[in-house]
Amino acid sequence: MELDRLRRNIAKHIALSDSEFLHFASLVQRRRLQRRDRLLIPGEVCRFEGFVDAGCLRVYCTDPGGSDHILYFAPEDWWFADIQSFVSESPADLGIDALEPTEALLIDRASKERLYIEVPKFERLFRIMTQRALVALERRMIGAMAKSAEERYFDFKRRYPTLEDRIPQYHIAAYLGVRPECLSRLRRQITARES
Amino acid sequence: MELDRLRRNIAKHIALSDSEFLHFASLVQRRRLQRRDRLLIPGEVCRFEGFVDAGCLRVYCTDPGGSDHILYFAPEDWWFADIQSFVSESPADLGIDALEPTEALLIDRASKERLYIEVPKFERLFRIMTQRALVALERRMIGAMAKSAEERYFDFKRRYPTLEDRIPQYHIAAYLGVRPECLSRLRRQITARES
DNA sequence: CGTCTATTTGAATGTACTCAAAAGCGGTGG
DNA sequence: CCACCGCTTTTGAGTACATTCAAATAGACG
Repeated sequence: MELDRLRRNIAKHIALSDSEFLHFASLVQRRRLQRRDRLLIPGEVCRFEGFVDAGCLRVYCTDPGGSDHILYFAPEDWWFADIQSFVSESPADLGIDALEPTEALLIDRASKERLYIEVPKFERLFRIMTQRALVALERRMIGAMAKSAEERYFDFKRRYPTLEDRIPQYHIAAYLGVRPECLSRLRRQITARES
Repeated sequence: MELDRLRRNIAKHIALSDSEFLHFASLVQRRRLQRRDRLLIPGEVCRFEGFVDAGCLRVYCTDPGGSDHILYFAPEDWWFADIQSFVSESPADLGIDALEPTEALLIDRASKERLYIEVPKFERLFRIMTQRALVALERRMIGAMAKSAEERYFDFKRRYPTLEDRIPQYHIAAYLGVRPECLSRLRRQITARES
């Protein structure tokens, strides 16, 4: 199984020997998804933590009124899970599904716990990765409180440079925290100003 | 030095022997703050990660217009830091200061790294704590996108049950993401509805 | 009591929202 | 090749909610 992208991703955080990486590799499963395929349905238990090898997922929640809100996108090289559900084996609040044909690498909870015991270095890896995710989310949270929809739109483009023309705009709106109509109007204003 | 609260806090996540805890305890410093004392000034490097033994801190950022936005409060039993700054030793975006007379226990970066090496179990502790912080922030982020100011206000009261009458309302507004005038009007509406 | 800070209230403004309809776009089948 | 269909985006009009700015009130502390 080709796992180069995963290996390079891990190498950004910690150094691993071949055998340590292979140990990890033996615990992950590849999962192929078509556009719109659902990897996690809200209410189910999230039995995996995953890494996107190709394609793109959205991690979202649906509010009582039926609107979706996207917590983050997971294009290639991103990790994802409903951590709350994964860790406590409780029903997920979040949903995860594919916005494009996607290949994800999944590890289940028991395997991950075993990994921590057998190769303690992975405890460090996941601590560092979780820390980075927390920092990123803190920035996003501050952006949501302090910035205008337009600034948040530019932040989105900076954060996901390749994504804008790969996915429908209503998903971008669901990430920004505005309605699709509002994003449409914002974009019109921006292009009007530029010309 | 009395460290019971810290010890009980850690015990919620992992089991520690007396000597393991004492090892940790030997690395923390107690810091006493008056109301309005600043623990971290934006632009400085955050040289500590901390735990609140008594009192309350706010962790906030100031936008270009001069308005503050509170990322979270840290009353007794909470951990805090500008992780981004702490980990990378870069200038902090966040500020941290005391809303009440406060006692904080601080550990610096070098001590924490040493701790990870000498007692690897702490790698696990901080992974778990960071994970929990991430889950909490995910919920807050979704709330910011999906909920009304009034619902967020009720969430605040649930999350910090003792805080409402300990701190000025404009700090609560800065946490909710609204102006103080708006929170004032919200509260009036709520009490009007109840009577 | 007076001063400083915090909260409340009012009026006008702005930004995003809802609902509804039209236009654009891509793919399929006649 | 064109007509039609479904889905997405755009546009319009009216509304809701939070904002700004300004002023009045309320509390806390010396």
